[in-house]
Amino acid sequence: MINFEKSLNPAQLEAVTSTRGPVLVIAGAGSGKTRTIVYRLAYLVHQGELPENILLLTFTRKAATQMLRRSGKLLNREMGMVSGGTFHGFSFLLLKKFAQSLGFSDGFTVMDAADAEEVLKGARSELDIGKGDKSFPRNRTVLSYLSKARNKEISLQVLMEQEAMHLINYLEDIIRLEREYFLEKQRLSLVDFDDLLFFTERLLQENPEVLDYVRSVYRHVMVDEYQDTNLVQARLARLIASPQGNIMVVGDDAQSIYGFRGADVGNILDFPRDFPGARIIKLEQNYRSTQPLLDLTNCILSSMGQKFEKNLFSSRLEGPKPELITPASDTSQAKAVLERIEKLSATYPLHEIAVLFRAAYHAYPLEVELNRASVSYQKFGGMKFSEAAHIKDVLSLMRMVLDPPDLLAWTRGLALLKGVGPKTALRLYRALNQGDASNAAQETERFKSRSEQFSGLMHLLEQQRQFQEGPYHFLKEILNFYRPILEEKYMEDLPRRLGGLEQLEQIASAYDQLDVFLADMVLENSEPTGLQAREDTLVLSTIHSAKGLEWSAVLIIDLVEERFPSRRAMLDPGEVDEEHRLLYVACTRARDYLGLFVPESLYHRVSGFNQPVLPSPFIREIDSGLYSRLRDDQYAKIPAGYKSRVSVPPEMSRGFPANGYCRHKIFGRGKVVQAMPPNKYRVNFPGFGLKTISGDYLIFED
DNA sequence: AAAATTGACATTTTT
DNA sequence: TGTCAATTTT
Repeated sequence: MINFEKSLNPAQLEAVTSTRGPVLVIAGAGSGKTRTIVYRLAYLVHQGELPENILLLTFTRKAATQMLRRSGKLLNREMGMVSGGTFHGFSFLLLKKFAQSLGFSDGFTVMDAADAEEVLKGARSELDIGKGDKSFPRNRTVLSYLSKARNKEISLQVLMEQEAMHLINYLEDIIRLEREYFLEKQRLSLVDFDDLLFFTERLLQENPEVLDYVRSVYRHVMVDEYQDTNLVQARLARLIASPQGNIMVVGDDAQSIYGFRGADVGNILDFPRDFPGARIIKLEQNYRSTQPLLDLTNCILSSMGQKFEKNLFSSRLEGPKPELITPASDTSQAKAVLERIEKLSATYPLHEIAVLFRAAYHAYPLEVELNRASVSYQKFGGMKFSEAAHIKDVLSLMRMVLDPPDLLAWTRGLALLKGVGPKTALRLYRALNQGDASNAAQETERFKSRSEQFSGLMHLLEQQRQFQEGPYHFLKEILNFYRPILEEKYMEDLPRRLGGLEQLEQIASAYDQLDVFLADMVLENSEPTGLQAREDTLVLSTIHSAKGLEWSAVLIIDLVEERFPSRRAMLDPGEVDEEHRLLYVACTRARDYLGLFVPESLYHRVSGFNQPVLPSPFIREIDSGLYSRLRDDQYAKIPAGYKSRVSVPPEMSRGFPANGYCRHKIFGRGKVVQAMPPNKYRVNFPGFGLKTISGDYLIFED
């Protein structure tokens, strides 16, 4: 028997035991949110509720499985029966079950971003829009506007006035495109991510019997990360739970970081209004971070306007202050990070250390350095595993056996064959899946005799249809077929891609139903890591992907202007606020150690040189008493008395005059003794004497 | 019609 | 840097 009173603090206990009616839990970072949800699940089960009658909507699959695992441990038995997942995943299952009610008599296929682009491309050539016009926005850009307008539930016109004034002339065209995209989806029984949510809402609104069914099954609803839901998701929650229903939502308005895809902090602020009589519970005690770290995150918090007052306090008083480290360039930053990690790894296992960044590509220089030092790491965020071209190829080949016939999969799969392009692929698809049987047989035979590859593939598919092997074995067969194609198509980085396919095999081996495997690959962000992160593996992650996770040591890199906040966000004060919250989320991931890295210059591809950058405004406004500047010997060698200092990081020496003597030697810091207009300087480098250097190679320090 | 080549361009974040 | 779209070659 679990002792709830002993295991929880009073606020947590109240959240756990308030099982009747609506409850809003405002959970500050590190306040035991997951623990509360897990104990509440256990509590409900103890009260006699059946796990399958509890619906747990979380933001990511990762979070869901983590919770189920923890509650399984707590209850000493399987909690696998708890229903749950992402809003999208839940919607998919519901739609699949009631597809006929929505007019999909033969089922439907869920598109990922690449599929949607393909459909839009078709619509565009159909309507002959933007042809040869170089300033017409890209397909993916157009799609992002369509999606954003839908998620924010504003018209395209309003959205474009807000975010893309320079493209407003194309408004008419884009509206026509949207219409055609919509029709094409309908014709092909395709459903995009946004459709999943809106169709589900329609399903529940228009079919009282379905709504009754859903409400009778899910007697308790819990929603995690409520601050990141958008309008339609909030309405779905309301529909499923009903206004007087047993619903608990958990969130933190200070951690809302998904505004860009329509998340609305208003949902959490309006919860008391949407669910009259809702009980509001605040979790303010922080169990994660030491007080010095909390002082810094509270400082970040205090400079943001927050709606629900929070006062986080820690029970962990001891610990070092956060560190601020300022390497000369992004490459030196990578080295400095590596150094820190090596020191930290004496205290913590590698998987308890994480490096976080604003955008996935910010980690490139670090990845180079880690590979060089052969430190193993896992990277989260950025391009999704299942969106890599070779993975999509293989998945398309597998999708070719499914019903209803998946046009996008067929055209992609067939176009892999020699001598087959878009046109032929389409013709074959029509012959095989739409024409009458004799015509299909004829066409197939004709093509088989011409293309050995084609007959090989057809044989594979036929076999699969007959014997219905599991995903793993089918994948093996498909890979035998695909490997030669891969070798020709992607000669350059074959090893990496082969590695990816191996990971795919691993994922597939965990499934026994082909259609479930394929749907999951599109819908759930199935990571190649499997269920558990490997031991002794460093974590690299975008801050967005780090949401809800925690590590003993967290290092945040590239805290400079233009990158954090990102340049695009600077246009809109609302977006700057969101970036601010993003930094808050990043810093609150740390338990013991927090390292803030502010490089003084970044490599600039266009010019080929490093360009000086300023620290992020978010860093500048932190009270400097709250962190310690790392006194790193490598950067503290400047003799006293040097006033006008410059530094030349080693990686800049590349551009130095090739006459030998300073190519690899002059770097570090020196004093400018004479300026030689327009752009040369006489610099005295300790130990090397006077050199004349072009201003392009220098970073001025004061 | 497919395959290869060139040229332009933009670079957040996720389901 | 790599990706996408338009253009030329096969």
